Amino acid sequence: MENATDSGQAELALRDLHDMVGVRLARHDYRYTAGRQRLIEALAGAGRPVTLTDITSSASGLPISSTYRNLEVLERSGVVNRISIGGDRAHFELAEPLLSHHHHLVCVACGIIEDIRLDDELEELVDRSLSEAARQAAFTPLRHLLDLHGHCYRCTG
Amino acid sequence: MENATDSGQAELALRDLHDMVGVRLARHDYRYTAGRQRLIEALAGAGRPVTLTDITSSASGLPISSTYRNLEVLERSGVVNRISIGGDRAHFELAEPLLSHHHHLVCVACGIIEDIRLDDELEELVDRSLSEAARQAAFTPLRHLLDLHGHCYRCTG
DNA sequence: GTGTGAATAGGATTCGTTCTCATTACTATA
DNA sequence: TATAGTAATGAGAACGAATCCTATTCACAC
Repeated sequence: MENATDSGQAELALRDLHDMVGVRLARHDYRYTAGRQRLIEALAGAGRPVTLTDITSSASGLPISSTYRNLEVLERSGVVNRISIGGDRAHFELAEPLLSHHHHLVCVACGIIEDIRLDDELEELVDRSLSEAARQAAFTPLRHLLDLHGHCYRCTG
Repeated sequence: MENATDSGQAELALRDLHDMVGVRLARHDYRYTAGRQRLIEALAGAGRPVTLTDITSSASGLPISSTYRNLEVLERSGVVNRISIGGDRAHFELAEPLLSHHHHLVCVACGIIEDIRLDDELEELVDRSLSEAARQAAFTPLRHLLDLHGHCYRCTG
């Protein structure tokens, strides 16, 4: 049963999300402080990858330096992914186990990023092909990245 | 018949390359100056996507500001692609018609980027799937991006 | 409560990138 | 050829995202 009603977000109840993040942080000897919880809620609430400015300038009121630091902590704990595509600023989103595997539509005009899902067959095919290419280059695969660059409906024309 | 003997580079004789670049620049009312020719040769000689520092600190002796500006001119003329993955610095490479369609292995440790080729069948499959997803999101596709993140043989272990 | 180390937050710093502007090199028209 | 007129150059200043520094605050253990 699909659940694409809510822009791919809110796949987990907020409480479950906090529980999972807490466990992952604890596993790395990090505390799940109030600021980190607010950061997670900002990320979960966005429903798409966001920039640091998106987070700090929103109602969250989170300070810049702490947010950078906490994003790094969350990234090291496998809770957050940093996305370097889409222009000059980095985007951040919840990582794979908390958000189902997906890819991105990147608007080359305004830099906005949206999530898309592809079918599993294609995912496997891509993985196999890339792994083979990696093997030939003595490269140890970590994850693939499959994005579409173009213009969002706002920037078309 | 494959031509992977030379790190995917040198698919064109240098003269042909210069001719093609010259035509593309002229099409946009840009001149193909000596500095731009040296920049193209640096890009072609690298055989993989390079950073601005790679270019300016090499034997080329090209000045920073001119190189940034000329990379922009070349990008606008469809001669150069800017790659935003691979950490904090942007990478640059010759664009599609001058370099055959390919993808990248990105080392998450040292940031180096190498080129790989995938078979055409997969490329088509990926394009079709992404186009369908784009259609649903009212997104106008430009090009897809399919990269593998991992560790290069130098950074493994 | 008291102590210890993690976490915070504001400001300063770093560094890749862009901008400014005076100078130089082309190109086109007399 | 001269002569504008315009593009291109290059050195340094400016900008801004990201990181570093440091004094303060917080959370948990004894």
